[in-house]
Formats: sequence, structure tokens, C-alpha cells
Amino acid sequence: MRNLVGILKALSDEIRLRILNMLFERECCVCEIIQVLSMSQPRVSHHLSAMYNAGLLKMRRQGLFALYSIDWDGIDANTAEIVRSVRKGMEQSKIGQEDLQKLASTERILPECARQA
Amino acid sequence: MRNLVGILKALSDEIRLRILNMLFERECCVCEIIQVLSMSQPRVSHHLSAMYNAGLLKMRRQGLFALYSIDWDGIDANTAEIVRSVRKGMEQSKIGQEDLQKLASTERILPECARQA
DNA sequence: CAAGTATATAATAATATGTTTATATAGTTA
DNA sequence: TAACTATATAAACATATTATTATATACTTG
Repeated sequence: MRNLVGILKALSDEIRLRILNMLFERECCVCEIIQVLSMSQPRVSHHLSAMYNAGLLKMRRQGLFALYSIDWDGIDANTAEIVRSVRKGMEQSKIGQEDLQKLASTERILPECARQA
Repeated sequence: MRNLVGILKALSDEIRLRILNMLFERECCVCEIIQVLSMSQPRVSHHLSAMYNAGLLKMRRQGLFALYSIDWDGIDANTAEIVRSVRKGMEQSKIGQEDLQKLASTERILPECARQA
């Protein structure tokens, strides 16, 4: 049960649901999430760690980028059910839809880097 | 989404999962929950209110007793999915099983009342 | 209606969680 | 290797949640 409580705790935050919604769509790097949510980097990193530590996410590095995704192989069937329910809930929410739209037009590069390119 | 976060927040606590597990089994009065969990009355009441306020539970009064149950008619399909997932998780947990055993042999009366009967 | 019971609520104290600011790390590029 | 970039982590602060203790409410029974 400890694990179940941990999963639910990791999910009971608006920002984390928005991130999970994005990751349900596709693997994302931290800077993409920062841009979509318009939030500070440490804040985003913090919420990613929370879900990562709960076992919900996995991460791979590609050069400087940290690419996060939902760890479907790592979570059990029951947890996967919960994640899918969360996704369904987000699909119906305005902000969830908006986030996905923004994500579609987001580059895997922070604005300041793009500027000098 | 606000509602979804509220549901998840209301569920991200070990004690609440134990209570929900009991209520999945059957309607319970507060004093039964107190006995099964061996916790103080205000503490149990507090956690019941949290789930009640989130819309997960309903309550009816029978004399002095407050009878709580899962509000299946009040929650949406998605929330019901989550609740069922929680139940599945509890089924596999030792403490969840123990709670249900205790519940089976619990009277709808507090120990101090039983003594004088 | 007085005394007792089950439950709720308020006030306070304790603990946990989230945010911000600053700094560290490690890969990349010039 | 020096400067830069993406991300992580630590420290300090702010906020929210939980537990405890005390008290209130409202039903029941003598």
C-alpha cells in the first residue's frame, strides 16, 4: 500500500498532472516542459523528480537534454490504470488541451538559445 | 482538472485508503472505523470529512450514528475508475486485509458502550 | 429536562510540501 | 581548456496538511 499512497501523492498536484498529460503525448525534455508551463526550471525539475522518485517516470540523457517519459514498463497494471484515468481527466480540461497545443509547436531548445541561432 | 486534483489529494493518505477500503466493503459508522483503525475520533472524523468534501463519500444519520459510504452516484466514471484501482491496491496489502477482518467482527457501538450493556 | 453518547468543529502545535534564489554538475562548443 | 548550456540540487523561506486537545452539537434515554 505504501507504494500506492506514494503514487497518489506524486499525482496530487496540478502541475504534475499537466506534465503527465504532456508525457502521455510523447517524451519531453525539461526545457520543453518549462516553455509550455511557463515556469521556472527548478520548479519543473522538482516536480519531475517527485514523479520520477515515485517510479512513474523514466529519464534518458541525450547530450545536454534530459528526456522524460512515462515508465510504462516500470509501473504495475493498477498504477497504469490510475495514470490512464488521470489522462482521461486531463483530456476534458481546457488547460490540458492548451498545453498539448503549445507542446506541438515547441522546440527542444530554450528561447534564449533559439535567439542566437 | 481542479476536481481531479482534489480527488487525488483526498486519496493520497494511508489512513484514507484504509477507510476507503472498508467502505468499499460496506457502509460504516464512525465508531466502527475508529475501532478498526484504533485511532482517535477527531482524527478519523477529519479524514472522513476530507473525502466527503472531495465528493467521494456520502453520509446518512441513523440516530446518533453517522453512516458513511462511497458516493457511487455522485462521482463521475473516471473517478470511479480511480477508486476501484485504489481498492485493488488495498486488496493486495496486508493491512487492508487485516482491516476487513477486524471490520467483520466489529459492532456498531463503541467499546465503552458495550461494557455497560 | 438532565445526563450521557456519537460525532463535528475549532484552536493550536507539529510536520510535510512547494517555491524561490543561489549554486553545482556535466555535457558541448569554440 | 574556457565559456556556455541544460539540468539538478541545496538552502531558506512560505504555505499547506495533519494531529492533538478541547469544546460544541444534537440525538437518546432515564
